[in-house]
Amino acid sequence: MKESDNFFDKVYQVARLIPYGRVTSYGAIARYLGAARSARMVGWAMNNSHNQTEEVPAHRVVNRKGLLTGKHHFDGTNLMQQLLESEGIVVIDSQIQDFERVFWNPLEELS
DNA sequence: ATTTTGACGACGT
DNA sequence: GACGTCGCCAAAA
Repeated sequence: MKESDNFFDKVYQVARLIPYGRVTSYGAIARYLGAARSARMVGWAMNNSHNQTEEVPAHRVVNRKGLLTGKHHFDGTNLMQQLLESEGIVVIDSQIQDFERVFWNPLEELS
């Protein structure tokens, strides 16, 4: 276990705070952590999320377009989309519909 | 140690 | 709005 994972750890924390039926973007989380231009690290953190003891709803994290770019990293090809749909989010062809409507901004919600 | 890559995003053209 | 480039930083090759 490392302490330097502080950044990653924060990412996991915020990710777990995403409410049911809502989604957020990598960049939004990155900005919330003060690493506005390190959105890639958030994604990298998600890749490591399997390392975390606690479950991380990575399926609720998409890119800023609302596109399920990381769906390939899940067990199945359409598992991520199914998870979102089961939460009431409409997803068509890996694209979240009414994205701004279900978008959850930690900067606003968490202040 | 150096280069390439990557679950992104902002900006320029 | 599509496409290209840069920035950011960590891990894998």
